[in-house]
Amino acid sequence: MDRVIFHVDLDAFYASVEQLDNPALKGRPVIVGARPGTRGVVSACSYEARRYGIHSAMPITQAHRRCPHGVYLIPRMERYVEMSERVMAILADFTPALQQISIDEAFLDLTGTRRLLGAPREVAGRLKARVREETGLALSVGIAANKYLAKIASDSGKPDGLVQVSGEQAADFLDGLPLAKLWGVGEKTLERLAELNITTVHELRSFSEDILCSMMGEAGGRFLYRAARGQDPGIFPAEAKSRSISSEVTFETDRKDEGSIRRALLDLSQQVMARLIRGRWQANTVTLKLRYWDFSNTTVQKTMKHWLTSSDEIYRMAIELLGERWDGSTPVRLVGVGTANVVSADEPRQRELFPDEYDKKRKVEEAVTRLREKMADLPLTRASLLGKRRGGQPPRGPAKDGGASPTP
DNA sequence: TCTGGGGTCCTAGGACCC
DNA sequence: TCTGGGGTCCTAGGACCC
Repeated sequence: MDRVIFHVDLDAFYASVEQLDNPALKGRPVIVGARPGTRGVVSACSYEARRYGIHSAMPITQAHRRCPHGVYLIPRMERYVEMSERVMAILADFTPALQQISIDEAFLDLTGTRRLLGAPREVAGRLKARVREETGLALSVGIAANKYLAKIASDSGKPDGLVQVSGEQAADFLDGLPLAKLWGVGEKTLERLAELNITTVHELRSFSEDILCSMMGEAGGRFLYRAARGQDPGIFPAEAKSRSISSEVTFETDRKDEGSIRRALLDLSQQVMARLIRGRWQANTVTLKLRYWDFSNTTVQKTMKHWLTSSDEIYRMAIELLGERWDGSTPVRLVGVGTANVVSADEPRQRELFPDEYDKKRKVEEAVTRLREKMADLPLTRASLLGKRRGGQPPRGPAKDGGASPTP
């Protein structure tokens, strides 16, 4: 029996939530991302804004030039997470086979539910209606026999869409789409394929798997071969487990004084450690990422024989890696600190030479993290972080949320 | 004109082991 | 004097997605 997979996707999610919370924004171009004039990009925008050619990932300065009278908002993640959870709860009412893949997207496996729930298309209609009634949000649904095709189907129907693609329709359906609409085919792949005179899904389908593999690499070739046929290339693993946790920051202007960079590294190290602790994770690799003024990137990482126990340890490693990679004068645009080889903190700690010592340090760090969170706005943080923000603002917190209010 | 922040997966080379 | 084949782990870079 064919499987019945739904892919559901909330339309212009962040922008829709903002319009919901502030009805004065309805019908207006709403751009969520960053304040105009700063370094930042569009995270999401309303359909009114798209009419000006604005889209996600566009630099905010460019968006502002295209639409100066738009409403520009800073993301309010907590609110979006809250709305996302409400929507996911509704979806879970339809089936326990629910897989959330991002804040605004999920797969539902409705295979074998026809007798119980009705025909897939009717179920999708009810699902959309319930979400709209209970949350005020619109979502698009794609229905197909696998996740890959369902995902592309939902995208093709946006906004407020409902598109079902049967197995027989798959090839025709894909042939009607630009190559770039294939999930996993980005700018570089598009260029590579164009060099080979492949510009449509139809043309792509005429190549054998062997040839595609020799041209695009083993994994890339296999992926494209299946994608062009609407077969699932297996890009959505059943359960995604966290393998890395990182934080990064782009300076408002490029930096070449070591002090600014060190302060940022300390801040980021604390953020990363706090997230490890909050998620009950442990990790043994530290990564440092640098983006220079010319947008070139470099990363260095170092793996330890023991689990990381404190933000100080992460910070010290980051400084060491900085010494390896930075000449001290090239302007730096972005710094990032991360951890890799992240596993559950409950996992046995065989590699610990001194498990008691580890437990002790970790407990101290947990306490420090809790305190920092509790007193987020107080100068509990290190003295070297103080005075980081200009204009007499407090060191943490408010600056980030100051522009979040959706009041026009 | 300027290009965020959080991730995942793949590739290719080198170290090391059997 | 010549020189295998496989496996695993680590590292750095890059493509891609939301």
